[in-house]
Amino acid sequence: MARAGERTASRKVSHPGGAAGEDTAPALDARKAAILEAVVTEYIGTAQPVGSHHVAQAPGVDVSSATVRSEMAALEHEGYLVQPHTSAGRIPTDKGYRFFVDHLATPGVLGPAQRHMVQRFFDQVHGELEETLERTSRLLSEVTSYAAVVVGPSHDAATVRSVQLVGIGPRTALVVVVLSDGAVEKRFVELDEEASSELLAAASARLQAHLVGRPLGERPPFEPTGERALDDLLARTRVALAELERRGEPEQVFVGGPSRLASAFDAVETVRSVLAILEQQLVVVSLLRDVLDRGLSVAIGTEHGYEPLASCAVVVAPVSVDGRDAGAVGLLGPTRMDYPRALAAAHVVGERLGERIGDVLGLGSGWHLRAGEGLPRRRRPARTGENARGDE
Amino acid sequence: MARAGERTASRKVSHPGGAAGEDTAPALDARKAAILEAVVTEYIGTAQPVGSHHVAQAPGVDVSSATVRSEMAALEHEGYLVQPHTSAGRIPTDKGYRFFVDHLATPGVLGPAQRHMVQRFFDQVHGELEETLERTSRLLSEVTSYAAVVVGPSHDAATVRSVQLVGIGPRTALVVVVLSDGAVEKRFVELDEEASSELLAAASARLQAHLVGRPLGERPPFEPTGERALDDLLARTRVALAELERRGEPEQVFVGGPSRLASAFDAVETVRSVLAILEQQLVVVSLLRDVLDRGLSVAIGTEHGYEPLASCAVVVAPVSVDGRDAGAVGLLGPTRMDYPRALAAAHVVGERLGERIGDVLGLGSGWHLRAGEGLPRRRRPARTGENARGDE
DNA sequence: ACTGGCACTCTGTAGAATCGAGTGCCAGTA
DNA sequence: TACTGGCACTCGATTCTACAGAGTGCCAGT
Repeated sequence: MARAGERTASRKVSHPGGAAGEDTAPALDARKAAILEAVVTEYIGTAQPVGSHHVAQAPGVDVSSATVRSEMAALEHEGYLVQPHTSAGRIPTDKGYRFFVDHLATPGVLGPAQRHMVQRFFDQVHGELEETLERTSRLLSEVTSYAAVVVGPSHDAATVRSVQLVGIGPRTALVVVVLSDGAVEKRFVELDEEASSELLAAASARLQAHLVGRPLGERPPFEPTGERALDDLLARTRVALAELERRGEPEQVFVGGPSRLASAFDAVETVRSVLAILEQQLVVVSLLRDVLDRGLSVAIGTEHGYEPLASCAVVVAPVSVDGRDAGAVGLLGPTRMDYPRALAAAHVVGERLGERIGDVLGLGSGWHLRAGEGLPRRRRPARTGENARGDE
Repeated sequence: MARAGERTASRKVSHPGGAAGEDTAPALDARKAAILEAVVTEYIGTAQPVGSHHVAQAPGVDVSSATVRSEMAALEHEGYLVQPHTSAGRIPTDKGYRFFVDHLATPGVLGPAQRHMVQRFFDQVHGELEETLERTSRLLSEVTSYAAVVVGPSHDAATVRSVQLVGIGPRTALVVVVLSDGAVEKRFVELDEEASSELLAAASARLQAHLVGRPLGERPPFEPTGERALDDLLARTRVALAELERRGEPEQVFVGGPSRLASAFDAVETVRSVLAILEQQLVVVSLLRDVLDRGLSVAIGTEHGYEPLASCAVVVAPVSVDGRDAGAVGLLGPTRMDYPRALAAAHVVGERLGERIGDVLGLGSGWHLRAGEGLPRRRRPARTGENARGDE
């Protein structure tokens, strides 16, 4: 708790207007900042090391290449830039990107085409939650051309709305649970002997009476009915529900457009390991969760603790309904990614998705969200462009 | 050699667009076959062009490298091999691979480790169908180190076992349909005004009466009850069900281990396009379906019509329960893939998966499968090794 | 405090030389 | 006739050199 708070605070300090303090993370002077910005934007665009000459021509840098060189040397010394080799241009480090997104990035704007895509998507999408989430992940990936991740609302605090036992095979029934957030869980219950539909109905009624209104985690034992078959069925169902809860992911994840990562890196091995990460849904969820919990909207390189993703950056935006956590959307790309656009896209899609979920589920009523410390809701540091330019 | 000729004939049937004219293709004599086999196996192992010297040392080829060279030249002329460039070894063509799997491949055997993995997996897996399918795709991918695809039973012929309306938000209900094969479909129904739980219950009862026992596609209209609210609710639900059926994929697909494809090709662009294909579940399903329908268990290169997969091979095995189609499992890898192992793995996993599904659903009763021309069930041509060796 | 200029370093490319794997062909042999 | 050993040849891969170009660091000059 304290840790997270301090993290957040220290981050905030580095924002304009924040306390100057003893902050090791340094305010670069305006010129250095302008140079860094030029390097980052150029490198994001071209993926080529950037030389002093290019930078000297960049708008906002009105000095000669020689001066730029000495400033770049200083920036390298301070860890914002690196040279792949002597006599190549320079490349931003993770620290450089970090400074860029925190202080330099102008609030990204989506192109009209993308904006339109998002608009149309949310106008037209309707129907089922899972499908919506899945299609949203595709949308986000298309709009940004990075891999997108959409995490649905966690339903570990949702309560049971309905429980039902449905006979499937002669010795198999299906227990179907509908939760208050619209999620449906199901699991087979295997039986010793054939169960009549009356028995199933009786069991369903009892389950309904016992469980509706409680979270799935609460499963008070049934008192014996005296009827052996019924007691047995109820006991088995209870076990099935327990397993359901035990194994089930508390939230759904959808990954859109992972193939776009293939072209993002040159080393095949990198591609492979990043894709392998994306296959592990649990990891993906906790990755996004971690980043959000730290109050960040961007994690660059090794800032999240997952080594295989060291050459990736993650952009996250929360999804909230009525001010409460209802999941997250994220983007995964190379560290050299277009942060302004990615942030803008994640932000708007996250917001619209929240609205959409709210619409469907009916704001504020009967809609149980994860109990928890409402999101930090850190304001993205956006309007900071004049830091780098202006006064000079 | 008449035997080989007959094999060829049967192959022609299964391979429409193939040989121009009447059977330019080939009974290869025993020695050519042995050489082709040596090239294929060597190339599968090393991914390097194979020279005459290596082949001459292969077991079953008891001639000098010079003779091998002339035979290889002939095989190249006939289209079984190619040279990447003069003075490199040779590589099998798709046609070469095809001959190999049809006539030369000895029945593949899994390693003990893999066999054990499969064994343990099916001993231990239980619970829910979707989860089982998903985990099966992972298993198959791990066992073979290719990307795996598992297609679940199609439930377009399943009948409705239960329909229920559950209130979620003030203006939202969820219609939950349980099908006879254990699948659960759901969709939101949006309401004009708040619906009481009595109303929902009444509607559920009517839905149940009307729809249970019929396939989802059949939705007879409801006769008016006189109660406006109820009629309205039923009408809306009917629309929701229609949309549910319209958009829903008739079967579920799970792709396991797509990241393994990254290392399978050297060209990044190839990786990207293959992954992009795998993201389109509909395409994946119809790919497997096509291959199976043509009575094949392997499709190499362009044999399936999907150009982006021209450098891939697909291995498919049907999943059947009680003799009826219950889906398929498949493997996707480079054309230079280890066909014997892949076939063995797909075969055994498909079979075990079928048994598993059968176990859970209760063989033969209440279990509605896709009505259709029970699978061709073509026997894999396996025990043909002596064709290539033996008599000499 | 900045700038122009210069020497230097390093990559990438192009060309030449070399190596070697592998082929095709041919003459010789069982 | 069917195979083999041998030989000349081809062509990719590797190495080396040379060189151009991009970029830097530094310094002297304004």
